[in-house]
Amino acid sequence: MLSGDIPPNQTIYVKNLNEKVKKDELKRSLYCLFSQYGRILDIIALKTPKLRGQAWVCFSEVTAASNAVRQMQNFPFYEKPMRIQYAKTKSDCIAKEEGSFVPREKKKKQEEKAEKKRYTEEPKPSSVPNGTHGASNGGPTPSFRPGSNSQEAAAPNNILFIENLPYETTGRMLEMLFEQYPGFKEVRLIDAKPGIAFVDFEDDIQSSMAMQALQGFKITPQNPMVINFAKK
DNA sequence: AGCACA
Repeated sequence: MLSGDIPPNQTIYVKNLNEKVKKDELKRSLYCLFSQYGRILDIIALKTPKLRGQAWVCFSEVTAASNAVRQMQNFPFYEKPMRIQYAKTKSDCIAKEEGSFVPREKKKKQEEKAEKKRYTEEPKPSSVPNGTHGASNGGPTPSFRPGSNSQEAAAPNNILFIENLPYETTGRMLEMLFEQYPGFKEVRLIDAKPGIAFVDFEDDIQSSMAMQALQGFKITPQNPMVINFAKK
């Protein structure tokens, strides 16, 4: 059985997270790791007994969530394989964006159960007045990956691939930028190919942090650097 | 294992 039959959701539910990691660090790392799939609207992580070891990552697009569920499934994160599913319900931040948010009243456990059966199918908010559905005609939905115009995102790993560097970039310049992030090992310039570089980190979490921090960094005004994981 | 919105 694959992970339950939960319908696609803009928010992913991540579990089996390392409970020793502090909440803010966890959120930052999750942000770094998952922002390669799309824009992240919010990340919820609580350390209460019931909720520790779990997190919700809200994307602006369902397709981003879908890619994240597939590609990051079992990704070793703080020594534990992440287990990822779609969230079961709509996140507040999503509801707020689409204007359907109603603050829940605090409920005593009893009425929680009674309330389960309340709503049947909502008759589908008629967002499109008539006719032309935007992209629902079965064709492949082009998914836009920020910061990359290459075809497939490489799986997260400890090596970053940097593009769009000005020709005059030196190894020392890149070192100064990247060495401020934990886990930095070395910069590798390719003599035969000016404009690109590889940067090695100890592990994929640390490389992710640096990628997130330096994505789009401009060494010259014309050259926002484009950072991706190196292809294996 | 555990589905919330501090």
